[in-house]
Amino acid sequence: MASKAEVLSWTEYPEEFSLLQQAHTLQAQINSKAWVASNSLHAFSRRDGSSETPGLSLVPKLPDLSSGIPHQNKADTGAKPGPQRHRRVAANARERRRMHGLNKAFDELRSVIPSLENEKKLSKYDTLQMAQIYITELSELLTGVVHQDCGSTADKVPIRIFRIQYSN
DNA sequence: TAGGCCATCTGGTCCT
DNA sequence: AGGACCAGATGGCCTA
Repeated sequence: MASKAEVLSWTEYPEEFSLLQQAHTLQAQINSKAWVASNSLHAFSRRDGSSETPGLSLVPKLPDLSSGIPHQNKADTGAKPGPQRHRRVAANARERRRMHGLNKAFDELRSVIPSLENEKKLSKYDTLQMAQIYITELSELLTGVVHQDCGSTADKVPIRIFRIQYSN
């Protein structure tokens, strides 16, 4: 049975304590159903607040590929002749696409993790940690539902938050 | 201005 | 052989 102790012992590093605190806020949101309101794409915004649509935050800062010249990075080992250079450029494009896919997945994950309005967009690391915490909390909740379902106090369990989410 | 976070490039390795 | 995946390096942007 996933216990509170398990959640509390999850963090190995002191600096992650703030995350833990967020997690408790998160749990409070779950219990108060308040998270439903913030559970959407608009719940997070770019740090600069300039991106109105989360998806658009994925728009890459494009290097000047029109000239076939990669943006200046590292030691410029890219000074290769024709075919090799072309393959490198193609590989770069694939890698960019891959990373965009990964970032899209992160955004989708963020969108289902409850967060406070006006809160800074979660970093990738924080997103993973919060997702882990969230899943643990939901599992506990589910365990509670199952247990209490056998009793007569099932209506005290916030089943509604699941119904609300499913109906979205 | 330092530090955090991120996007991108790059070369290496693994897989199909 | 070519694509996917990965990790290191680098530079830009933002915030405290």
